[in-house]
Amino acid sequence: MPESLKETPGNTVPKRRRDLILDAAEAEFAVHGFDGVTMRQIAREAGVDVALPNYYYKSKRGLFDAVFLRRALVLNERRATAIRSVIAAAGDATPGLEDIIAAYLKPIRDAQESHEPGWRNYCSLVAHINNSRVWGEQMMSKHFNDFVVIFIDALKLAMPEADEKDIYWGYHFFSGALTLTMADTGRIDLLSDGLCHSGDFSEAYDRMTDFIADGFRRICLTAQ
Amino acid sequence: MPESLKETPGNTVPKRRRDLILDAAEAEFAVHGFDGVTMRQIAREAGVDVALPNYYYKSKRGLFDAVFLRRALVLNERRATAIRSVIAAAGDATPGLEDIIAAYLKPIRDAQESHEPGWRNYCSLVAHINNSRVWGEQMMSKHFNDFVVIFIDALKLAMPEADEKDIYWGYHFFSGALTLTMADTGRIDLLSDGLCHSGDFSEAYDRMTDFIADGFRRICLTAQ
DNA sequence: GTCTATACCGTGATAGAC
DNA sequence: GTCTATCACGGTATAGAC
Repeated sequence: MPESLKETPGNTVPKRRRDLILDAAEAEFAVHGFDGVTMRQIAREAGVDVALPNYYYKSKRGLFDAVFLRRALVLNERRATAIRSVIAAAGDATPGLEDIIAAYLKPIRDAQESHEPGWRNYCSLVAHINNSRVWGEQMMSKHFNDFVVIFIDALKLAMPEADEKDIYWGYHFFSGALTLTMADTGRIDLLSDGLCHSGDFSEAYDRMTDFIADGFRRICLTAQ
Repeated sequence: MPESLKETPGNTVPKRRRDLILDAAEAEFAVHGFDGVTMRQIAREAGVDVALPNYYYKSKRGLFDAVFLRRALVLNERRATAIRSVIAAAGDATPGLEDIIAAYLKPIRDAQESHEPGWRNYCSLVAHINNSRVWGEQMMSKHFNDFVVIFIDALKLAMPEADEKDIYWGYHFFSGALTLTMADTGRIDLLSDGLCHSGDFSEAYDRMTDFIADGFRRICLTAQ
């Protein structure tokens, strides 16, 4: 835990302004996207002067990148570790498809379940970016592809007979399903009239793992 | 009759400015979202004066709603018809899961395959909206839910033993996978190094139907 | 009914005082 | 490191000319 977050007995150490700005920007970008937010809003939300965001992050775009990168690095590392450990545990055997998918999902699930608003906001932000023509390429491909390659390779291990093309398409569907879950829009709540809750992550992720695994099996392991 | 509506000798009717604005707005909103677009850009793109979009559509928001509604009504009607005809064809038998999913997808697939830029842009726009906390509720729930209820009921017919909750979660994953396909971001092209193309809709939708059907079966028809 | 000129305000960013 | 003042630009929307 960084020094700035530690509680000292009696009184709390105030967060550095730099981080306050980053947190405020994350929350605003998550809801409204890059263009829907102004530097003035961010400054107001962070309780700092209008000029400070520019001072610390050079530009609005610089701030956006900083928000995105902060947690992308953490997420990629956690997911890569989780997947490698599943493969290591399988040894010479074929790793289980559900295990690999669950490993991919676990760090995101933990992040959302932590109820730390920063992580929830971040997940929404990624959902925005992943569905955007302009940002998808610049941000997702640039910062997530290295990790995704690890995941694709793991899928190939789990389904050695599969055609590569089918694996990529399966990943595409998986990515879409996950992205909407990360967006946490509350739409399933309205649609199901309260029966399901988009904030109920254990319900979502348990089902997603099974749903996606059998989806993959269908298109990768069945003769068409 | 205004001059702009008269047939010219060469048989082409020039589009009315009103529609030019709507088309230009659709294209811009699809790429950049509501906040990423300015009325000036739209006017420039449409080749009209900056003030005309406001004259015809009251406000930026009015224009956005008009763009969204124009094709939502068409899409909902086509999809409802397609699903009802699958159910009618099944008669007293249980309708096939793949058939219902394919009926849901067919009108969207046709729209994207038509290569009419208006429809492709519209699909991207819906992808934006569906993954947004602010717009999802206002637009998706308001204008698509009536149709989605028809689809959910069809799923219940196809899987009479299923738990309702599982059906809603399955729909959520389906919706996410479809949304990313509609977004048409080109990410799968980069990821697969050219092996797959996000614009190759027959590849996408054929696989999606099977993938989603077996996903539903897994979470709805298997004892957990 | 159609369109243009323009009003008026908020934007991102910076220079320079403290 | 922080804040004030200010810039040039572009934002939406409207009043009034055609």
